[in-house]
Amino acid sequence: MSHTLGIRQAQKQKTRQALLDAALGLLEEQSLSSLGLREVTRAVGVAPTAFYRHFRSTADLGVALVEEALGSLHPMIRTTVSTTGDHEERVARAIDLIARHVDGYPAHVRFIARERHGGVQPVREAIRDQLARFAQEVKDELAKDAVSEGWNEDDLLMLAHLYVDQMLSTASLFLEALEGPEEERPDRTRRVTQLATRQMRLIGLGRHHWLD
Amino acid sequence: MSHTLGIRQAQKQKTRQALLDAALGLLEEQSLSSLGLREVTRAVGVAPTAFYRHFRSTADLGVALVEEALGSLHPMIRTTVSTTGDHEERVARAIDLIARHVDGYPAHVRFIARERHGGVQPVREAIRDQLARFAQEVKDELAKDAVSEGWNEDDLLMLAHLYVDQMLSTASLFLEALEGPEEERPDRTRRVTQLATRQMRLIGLGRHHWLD
DNA sequence: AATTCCAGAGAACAGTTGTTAACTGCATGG
DNA sequence: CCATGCAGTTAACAACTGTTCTCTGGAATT
Repeated sequence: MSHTLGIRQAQKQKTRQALLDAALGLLEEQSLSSLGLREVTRAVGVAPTAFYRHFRSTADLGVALVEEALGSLHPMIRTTVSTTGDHEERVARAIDLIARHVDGYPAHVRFIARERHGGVQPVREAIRDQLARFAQEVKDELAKDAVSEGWNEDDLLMLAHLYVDQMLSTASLFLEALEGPEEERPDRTRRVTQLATRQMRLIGLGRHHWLD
Repeated sequence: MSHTLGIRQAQKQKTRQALLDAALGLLEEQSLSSLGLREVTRAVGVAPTAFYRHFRSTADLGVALVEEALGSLHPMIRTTVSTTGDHEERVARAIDLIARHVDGYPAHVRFIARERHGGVQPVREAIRDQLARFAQEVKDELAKDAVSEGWNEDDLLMLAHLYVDQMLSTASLFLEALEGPEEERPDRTRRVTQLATRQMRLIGLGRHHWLD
């Protein structure tokens, strides 16, 4: 289906990606609303004006970063939530997945946590939309579960949002665990895993007794 | 105990407060890391250099804002969590308190939500410390409850953190409900109240069955 | 082979930024 | 009452910002 890109288009996408990567790097130590267009182009090694060939503004670039950070995560979410096994096992798997993702893409996770309530409206909205999609998908998977028998739609979505928030909160904690002295890093990571596991377990308990 | 301030000190504190207020206003549409010192002084109507008489940098000002936003909240938290009545009543009261606080100090709440994961390290740390104090206090109050019989310290703190996160998440939702057309505002607020109530109820259920 | 297209370069713009130094005037303490 | 302290002013600095216009070289189209 997808036509092979010409030399031209390929080169364009390459610089575009370079801009995105450079921006993500710069955003580790500042917020999007303070990210300058020249700063980004300087990091890539292109002229400032080249920026406009790809993005209208840094806000526009931010929206693209949201897509890059969360867009490809949907299938992963679906399969993780829907996997079989007892509750305790599923919790452990989900948390392990989060830990691996944070470890593999720390800058993406930091960006989302930072800009979710950040100073750039279009980016906030893009993140909100993506998280709402996650919640919908989690809801759909939860609905298939036997435990959800007799639940109404509102309550399922309520629980899904709780899970999504909890996942994000956990991801943010794993991120913090990556900072600081490397020696105690495994220790901090283990502590976060333990905390998150118990919190998920408690929410799961609430879920089981919801219809009492 | 507190000596009455001279004309001089009083005037100083007045401009200091003016700087804080102006900054808080400007921060509704941007992040701290993009807040310029000149921007703030211009809004107040003083010379840029006057800024240095009060703060070393905008990051320093940010830390002061954290204290202003969260410092006075501790007694409120304690009394709210510890009030008597059945669980459902207490949940309703807590959420009502959050709603009122967001309504009364929206800029403070926005600032905390924004800078909790923002681009300025000292500010992040200041917020983290304050939230850790909240969690400790919530834990202390939870411990007094009869339901907490047999709980160990770690689990109590784990639950306290869950409550604190949930409160912040709810506050952020109330904040979003304030935006947009004024007509549907009560409707959006009601929806948030309902969602938060059910989530708190579910967590409460998990709490009751923790020791099963 | 000739023409069009367009990603990126280059230069220039007016406006902004943080920080410095030396100052002024008034409240304060001796 | 006089000398000191210090909040806030003024002026100037080099460096930086986003945006515009013009230009260029090579890929794409005809």
